[in-house]
Amino acid sequence: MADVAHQAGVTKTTVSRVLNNKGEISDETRQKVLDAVEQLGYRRSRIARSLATDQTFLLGFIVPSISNEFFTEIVRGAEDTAWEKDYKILLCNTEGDWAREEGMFLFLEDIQVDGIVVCAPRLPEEHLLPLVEQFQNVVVVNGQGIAWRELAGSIETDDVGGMAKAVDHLVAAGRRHLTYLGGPLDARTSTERYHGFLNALNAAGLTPEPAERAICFPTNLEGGYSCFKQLIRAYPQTDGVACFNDLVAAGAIRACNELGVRVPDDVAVVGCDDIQLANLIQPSLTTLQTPKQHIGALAIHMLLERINGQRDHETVTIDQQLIIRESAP
Amino acid sequence: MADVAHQAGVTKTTVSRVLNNKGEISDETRQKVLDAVEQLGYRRSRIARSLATDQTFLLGFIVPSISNEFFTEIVRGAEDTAWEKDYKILLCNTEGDWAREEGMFLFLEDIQVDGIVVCAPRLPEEHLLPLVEQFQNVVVVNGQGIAWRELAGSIETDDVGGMAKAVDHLVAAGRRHLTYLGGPLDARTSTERYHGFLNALNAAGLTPEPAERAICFPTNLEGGYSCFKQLIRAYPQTDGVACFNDLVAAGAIRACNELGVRVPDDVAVVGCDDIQLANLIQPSLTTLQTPKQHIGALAIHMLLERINGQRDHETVTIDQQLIIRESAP
DNA sequence: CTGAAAGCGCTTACAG
DNA sequence: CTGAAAGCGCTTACAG
Repeated sequence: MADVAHQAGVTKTTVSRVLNNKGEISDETRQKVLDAVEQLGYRRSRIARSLATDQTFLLGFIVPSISNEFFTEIVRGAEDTAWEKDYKILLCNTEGDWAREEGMFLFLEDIQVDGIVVCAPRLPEEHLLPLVEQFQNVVVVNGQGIAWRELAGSIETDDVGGMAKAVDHLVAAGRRHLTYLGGPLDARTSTERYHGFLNALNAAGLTPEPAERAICFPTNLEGGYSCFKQLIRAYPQTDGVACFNDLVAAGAIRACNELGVRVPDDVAVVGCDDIQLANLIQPSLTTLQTPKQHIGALAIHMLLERINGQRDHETVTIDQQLIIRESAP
Repeated sequence: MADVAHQAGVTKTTVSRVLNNKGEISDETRQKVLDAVEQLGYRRSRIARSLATDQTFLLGFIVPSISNEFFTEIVRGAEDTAWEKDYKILLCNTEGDWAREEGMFLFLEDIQVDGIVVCAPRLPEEHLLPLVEQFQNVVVVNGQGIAWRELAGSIETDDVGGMAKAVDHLVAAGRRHLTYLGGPLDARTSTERYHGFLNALNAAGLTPEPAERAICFPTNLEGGYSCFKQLIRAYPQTDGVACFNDLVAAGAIRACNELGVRVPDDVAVVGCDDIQLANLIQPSLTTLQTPKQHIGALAIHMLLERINGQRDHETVTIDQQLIIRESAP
């Protein structure tokens, strides 16, 4: 930078000013500086800049799994818009672990990121609150509870509304013995989808079958498979199943295939999220599509707004759309 | 830091020394400093440190796709070992685009990362070379060509050997009319796997069927599907197919299912990589397993060695293992 | 074993 | 419109 200043016959102050487009600069001087920069192939040190301005242009992005297409798609959306604005994303994978989730916040503070978006945190609200308090700029996607809402931006899928669409579709197709296949209630989406299911059933004047809820491991297909295998044996009258996500649904379909239960003739299956797999398995999966990339992009937009001072603590709700395929026509 | 020094009754110099475990420090002083750090909840600024030491403890990790499980698994392995060593990873997604690949290098230079690993670069060697020259510390995974090998670490899968295993397995099962279903030749793995296929066939005294190579879009299942559908119609005698990857293989299986061609009875199908999908589809996929997480971990190890001064330009070859499932017993 | 001081490469009040 | 100087929070020769 000193070299550039010397070459252009000005001071570092001036160089800094033209590079930042700050303050009044004569066109002539500006041009001299720009020429010098060009000639010397000069590039500012981000680090020195960060030290002086207390800004890193780094954003932390916390997800519970990097092997889950649902999240990687959100990340893609986020990355694209972050890069556009000259911010970079530091991707942090917690593997769904509470301790790692908290640890990430501390780490990101250490790195001095300018903001954080945390996706589907497993942390309950009383743990999330102090973390959100500590940071100025946080956006939470599908977070649990409400304690932290005063302090952070929030994006959440309308899982209740989504489930209503799924159930209504099944009921309209004449299904009467519906069940829900879900994960443990450790994430917002889990609880919401389950309650959405119950609500919709109730609205249709039906009761769930069986009355207890079928809980299965939701991050791979095996969970849905083994769980539904048991369930369909115990309750063979079941003719429709709404699932926590597409993996669980794919597992249910596999169980049906294996037991000679026909999908959709005997049992109609609806998934959630619309990951690639939904269209790859046979029969292809009717599912609720979540606009994943859009969520990522929106999260970054909201975060940047906060970073730039407009700290309104809004909550945005995202609708899901029912995509009808073979498993539940 | 000044506060800590004051609290402990020493200078910043001393504080810095105990924090870095550098130089001789009396136990007594060390303890005072540590206590002060504890009491004040002090944490060093990474940025200031970076400015002074010219080290950021950031590593760039470039992949052609973040939606491809093959790469996300490699990233997981890399992240785990990087974090262990107190390095963080900046994940960069190029979407397989040459320009973005080059752009990432420049960006990472801007961020001043301490090192870069680039996975399956699409850039041909003459473009990769100057980039590798510019950086001290680069590890290339499955890179094309050899021009840059003098300057960077290299990890590559033994695709020729892998394909030999696949072909031998098919031949041993009595298959005689084999074909290869692959992607365009823009990546090292593509060319290697294809040549491995031809070699192995040759060694078995067979010729490929058809003689021309079937090229299909390899990053989703559709490519393999539509390509194999045409192929099996034109060459119905085909009784075995080795595929560039599992997605292509899954597409081929779907084509068979649709046409009433039985897998494996009529056609045996072998994939490559062993992603989750391989065990989810029906019939489950016989495939070559690549130790993805191991590759990621190894890449970081090699990179850190270079960062720490041992700059041997080694090439490590990774073996693939044939996993036998239903599609080619 | 410890300290005073310069330096890393920028930005930004404060003057003019 | 431009400059001199202090400061961001560390590290590291150089002295003692």
